[in-house]
Amino acid sequence: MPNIRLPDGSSKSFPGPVTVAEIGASIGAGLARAALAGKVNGKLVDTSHRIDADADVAIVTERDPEGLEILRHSTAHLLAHAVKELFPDAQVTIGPVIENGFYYDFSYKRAFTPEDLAAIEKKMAEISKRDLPVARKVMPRDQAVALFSSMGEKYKAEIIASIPEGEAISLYAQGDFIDLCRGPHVPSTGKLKVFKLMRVAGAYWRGDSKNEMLQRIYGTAWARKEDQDAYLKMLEEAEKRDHRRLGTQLDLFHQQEEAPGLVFWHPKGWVLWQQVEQYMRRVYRDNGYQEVRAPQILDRSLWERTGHWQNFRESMFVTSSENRDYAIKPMNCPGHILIYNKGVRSYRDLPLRYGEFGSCHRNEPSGALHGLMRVRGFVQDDGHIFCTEEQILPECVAFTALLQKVYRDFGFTDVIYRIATRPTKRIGSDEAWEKAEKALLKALEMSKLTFSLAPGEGAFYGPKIEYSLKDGIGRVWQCGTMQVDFSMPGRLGAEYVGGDNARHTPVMLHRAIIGSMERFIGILIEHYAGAFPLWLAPQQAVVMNITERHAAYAESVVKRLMQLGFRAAADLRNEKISYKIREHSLQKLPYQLVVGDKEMQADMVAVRTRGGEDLGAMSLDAFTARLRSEANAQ
RNA sequence: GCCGGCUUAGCUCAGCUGGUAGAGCAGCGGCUUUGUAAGCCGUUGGUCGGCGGUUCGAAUCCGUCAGCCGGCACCA
Repeated sequence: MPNIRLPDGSSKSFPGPVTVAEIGASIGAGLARAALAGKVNGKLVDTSHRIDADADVAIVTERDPEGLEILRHSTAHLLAHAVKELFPDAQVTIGPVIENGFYYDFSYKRAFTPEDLAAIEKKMAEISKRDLPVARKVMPRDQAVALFSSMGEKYKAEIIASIPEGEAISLYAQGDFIDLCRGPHVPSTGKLKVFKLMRVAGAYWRGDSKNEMLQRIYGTAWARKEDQDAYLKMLEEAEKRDHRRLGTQLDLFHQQEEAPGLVFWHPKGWVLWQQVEQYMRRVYRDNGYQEVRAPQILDRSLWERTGHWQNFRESMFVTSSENRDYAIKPMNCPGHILIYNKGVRSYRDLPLRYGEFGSCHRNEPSGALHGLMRVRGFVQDDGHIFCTEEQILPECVAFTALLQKVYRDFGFTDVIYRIATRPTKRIGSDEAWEKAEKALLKALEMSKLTFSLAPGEGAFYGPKIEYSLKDGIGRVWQCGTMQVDFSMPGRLGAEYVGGDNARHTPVMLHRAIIGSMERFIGILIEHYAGAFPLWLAPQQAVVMNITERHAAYAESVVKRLMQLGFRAAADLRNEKISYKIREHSLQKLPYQLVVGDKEMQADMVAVRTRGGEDLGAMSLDAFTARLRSEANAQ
């Protein structure tokens, strides 16, 4: 006589064991139809799950977040089912739910083509229409291994074989298709109506580049058609603000074949760059950093001492001259230590903070390059803090606060924190790693932040905090970093004289806020969709004349604006004003000033904002006051 | 680096199964002197990513190299 408590607080008694589906039906026909799964005492189960004792039960529908996940997961199975029907000798592997959809990896003798994708999608719709019941079966592990081996599914058999012996394995069957899965799944394929296959791509078996490459099919799935349409629309919008596309449209930068992974900054892009750089220079200055500049090319022997030659060789560009080998610097830290080493340092000098807009080159794998986001030559807002062990904590706490302020100034409020710990390929003693990892942990705890751990993802010389920001359309970018390094200063002989008059090795903190200038500007472009806030905009205002007789006045307005430090230019072309407005609107200029007879006579400007708002005529003083307050709002 | 796709004028893109290239915008010339998102007419411009091959003939088919795009692996 199970007594079932429902989410609304009511209870229902049943004469005997009852399934989730039956509970749904007892409440109403609509709910029974909508039921995708159940939640029994907080655990997700199939609608066919039988309950024989008192329990809290909720019917999961597409309105629940879990319901959507189940829909997507079942759609991944639907995809695998369709592929097996069309390509019986393809082997299935795994098919998890991801953000906005799912994927499924197959092993097949050739790659799937876009035409295959269309056919598979059609077959999926067909199987959905058949409305096949999805049935859960449980069998002992060894029996499951044998079953999948006999079906020729060697990947699946391998997955099951890695599950501890003696555990029961759940399988799901729909029609002739059977797959290993923890579940739960929708009760029948007919529930899967809104989905779309997005793309095919290669992916390594078990995520290891030493393994064979599988064929991955990505798809998206939703509860309602409108949701999917909205998602596809969002993707289109994201494409429109792609920094590579806007970089061309707004004439900010370009890249070309002769310099893969490198950037040609055009005049407007370079103005944007300088706004960011000068801002960061003030950040250095106002927070106790001294700006320095180290050489680009350093002798091999130095890189051997730092460990780069042994640990970072494949990422370095090397060159040679007169029987000496050199590497173009991939990092700025050694240079800063060499500067530190010139002169005797006292404990009274610590913490000593150096900052550099350090130009680095790394020979990234060709497949990793991606516009400004992943390049081979980049500039870091790179700082190194030489300090004592006791100073690590306060420095990390202060840095985190500083980073938050900088991100806010650029318009990013959402920051994600991760601590990356020791990797297998590393230098330094385990005790040193232990201390360093502890310090980072404590710093974030003191800053009262929630963070996650990334085991094994630290740099080879030390663990790090990774600071990521979320942009305007929800994408996450890692930019900032704070790395504790107990090794490098010792390797390069850095020391300071302590209060005990003895020599000690300082700890070095590697830190960056925006990370790579290139990447950060790419993020800014996409975050603002090219419509930069006034203080960043390459050009802040354009002055347009109505006809030739206003040209001289327009130029005088531009001159006055520029003398006040604003970035303005005149557009005196022989075109209609609406034509000019259109062009500058597409260029996303913050302000467009129109000058004709009325304005000229009154020494005014007619102001139009980027949003298309007509602010009417005003004096230049009134306009520049507006600019000034807006530019300082940052 | 790996898997797949793509590469045609400054930009965005047509060009079916092979018969030596086309549009819009931009540019240039002229007309127009213009009041808040495209005025009119004319016109220049490409050894179709590079190299090789098949063919009477290649932007189109094949091979190869490069770059880019989407993933994977790697990473600021």
